[in-house]
Amino acid sequence: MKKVFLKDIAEKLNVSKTAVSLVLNNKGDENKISQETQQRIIEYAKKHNYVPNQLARGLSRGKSETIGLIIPNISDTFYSKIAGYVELKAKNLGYTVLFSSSNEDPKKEGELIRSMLNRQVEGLIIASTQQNLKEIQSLKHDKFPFVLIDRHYPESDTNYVVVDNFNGLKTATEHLLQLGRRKIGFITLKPGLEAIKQRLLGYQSALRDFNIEYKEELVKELSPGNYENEIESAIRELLKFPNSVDSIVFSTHYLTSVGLRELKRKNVKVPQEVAIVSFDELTAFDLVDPPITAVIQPVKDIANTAVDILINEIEGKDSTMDNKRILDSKLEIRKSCGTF
Amino acid sequence: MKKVFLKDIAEKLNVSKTAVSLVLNNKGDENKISQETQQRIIEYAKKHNYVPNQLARGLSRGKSETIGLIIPNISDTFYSKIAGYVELKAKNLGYTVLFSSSNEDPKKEGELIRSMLNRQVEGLIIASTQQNLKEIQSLKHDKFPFVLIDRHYPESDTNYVVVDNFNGLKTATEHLLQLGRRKIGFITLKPGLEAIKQRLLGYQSALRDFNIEYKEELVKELSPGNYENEIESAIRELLKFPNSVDSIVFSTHYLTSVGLRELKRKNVKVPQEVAIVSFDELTAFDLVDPPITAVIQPVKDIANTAVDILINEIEGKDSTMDNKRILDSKLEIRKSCGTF
DNA sequence: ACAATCAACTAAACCGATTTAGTTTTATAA
DNA sequence: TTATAAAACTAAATCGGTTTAGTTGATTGT
Repeated sequence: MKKVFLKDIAEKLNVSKTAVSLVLNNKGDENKISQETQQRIIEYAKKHNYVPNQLARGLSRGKSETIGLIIPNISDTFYSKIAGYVELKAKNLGYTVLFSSSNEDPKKEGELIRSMLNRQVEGLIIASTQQNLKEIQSLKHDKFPFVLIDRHYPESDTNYVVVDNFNGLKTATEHLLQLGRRKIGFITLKPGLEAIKQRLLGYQSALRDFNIEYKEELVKELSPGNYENEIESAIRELLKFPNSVDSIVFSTHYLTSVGLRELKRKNVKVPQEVAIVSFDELTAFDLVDPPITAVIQPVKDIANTAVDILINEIEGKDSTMDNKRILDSKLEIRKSCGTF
Repeated sequence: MKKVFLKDIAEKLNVSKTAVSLVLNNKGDENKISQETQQRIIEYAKKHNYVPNQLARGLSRGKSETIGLIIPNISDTFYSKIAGYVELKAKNLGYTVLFSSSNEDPKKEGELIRSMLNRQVEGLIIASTQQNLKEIQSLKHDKFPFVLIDRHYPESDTNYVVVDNFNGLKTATEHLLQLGRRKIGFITLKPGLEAIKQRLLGYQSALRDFNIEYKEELVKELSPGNYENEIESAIRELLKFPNSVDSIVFSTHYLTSVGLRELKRKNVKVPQEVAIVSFDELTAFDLVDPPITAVIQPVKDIANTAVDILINEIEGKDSTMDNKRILDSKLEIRKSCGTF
């Protein structure tokens, strides 16, 4: 069964390509194609399993019913879940989504943006490396529809959907404080991402509220690409006698994983000697020994909201929609901090 | 900075679109465009940041430098990792990848295949629902390049890259047997997927080798979409006095997760009362209480091999390449089965 | 001295749609 | 009766590239 094209249908039915195109795009009525002709076209198309070539269609309309999703890394659960929900929601609204991972490389991110524009995507959802302000502003300048998720450029006025990182981490830290922990370490990433900065601020703010002095040596900032090698010394230093930390807040799920692994290797009792809390989680965190108390991000909500905002902007429907959203996270208390 | 098109370059430089196109596609030499003209074109293009419209290019060449990846669910770690590696490898070879999730729905899978074909993908990597034999055979018939991964149709002669499910599960079961367990439950999915069938066969084969009678009531087959609700009764029945099982093999990482969760809820001691092994794993399985012994799948290898085979077929280079691969998995022994 | 060859291009068709600006035929209004 | 409008179409341009089949002018061979 070979491919059928518009032309084929037109020739077989002795009508013009125009008629066929109009009818199959539901513009038959408004263009006064007779019911009878419409029927013939639709039937023939269905019978021969006609589907329009999206490249041709996209080219000629300058549209593609496609949106792009650029994330740091599709392998990371957080982003893969986002991707899953974005795909679902977008598909429901009639859009295909084109994914790509930047691998935290700003240059690659730039290339991806351009490559997606070439492919005529109609809008972008970007979890940016946050080092492409220029590119982002040029999108903005061109009035190209896009939404930043997870990470945004606070200095630029754009649409975004992010989690309240500040309060998320503040809540996590407060939880430890309320349980009587006073020497709280913080293992996070080297700053650069606004989200990471906010998390540090949240940590500091919680300490301040409890009148606890902020000590720089309790904060370990690891490199995104090398944290697995750096975790050992970070933990070792936090545990250094006589000022060993009695708890650690981890800034991402993977830092929590490697951190806990390291604590176990060092035979540190969690939560008795050191309590831990994680910002963001992994599927099995409730099964871990001990089950890890974590700040849960509203992944589905982030994805759905982003798609809503984006499509709304593409289709220009509701101009009153709020295009900057800070979503709440939720502290899921398990056992890694002990109990009262 | 507005977009530059081929035409613009041609006009500015007083050459034909043909010349520009040829030069920018590295066909300048073979078409005897003078070095000087080539230089001018390349410089101008670079300076003005020209990038060809992929839709137009794809349309006119009937190609797109794009391959499609159809998986059941991008949110599942296993597939998201596959996706990550496929993307990486494909990009290295000059291809973009278009992902889509079928959500285990054969109808949707069919639509995705067609939708990807419309988008002129040059090849497909499919982790099929395995209920689209017709569609697959029609791809085969049209000599359209594709590779099945993770799940394949044994009745159809196609390219595939799968894991040795039989031996993977057999090894897992043997491990329990070697540790003295004799009443081994198996929690798996309702058959339908070849991979799932193979796992059951592996389980049975291990029992046979140890001269242990296969009992149907020790095998619980849950529904892919409803296992979370079915797990309770499955576990309850396996634990039923006086024939309680002394160990359980789980057929997928998510069954392991819900299963272990349920065992904990029932206060069953793992591994003392019931040892467990998982086929496939989750990032935090080594941190779980107890760390879960799991059959690890060579995710990266699956992805790379699939891309290699596919691109080789698309570009028709090495006709001797082995296009059917069964990769080995590896048993990672942790503590969920106890020790000798 | 003249055909053949070659270097260095280009015009125009084409990919498969969409869409604009008509055209033809019939019905209606003045 | 004639202009006007409406119904039911269609030809051809267009989207932005690629590619085939030439063209032109200079060089070479005999």
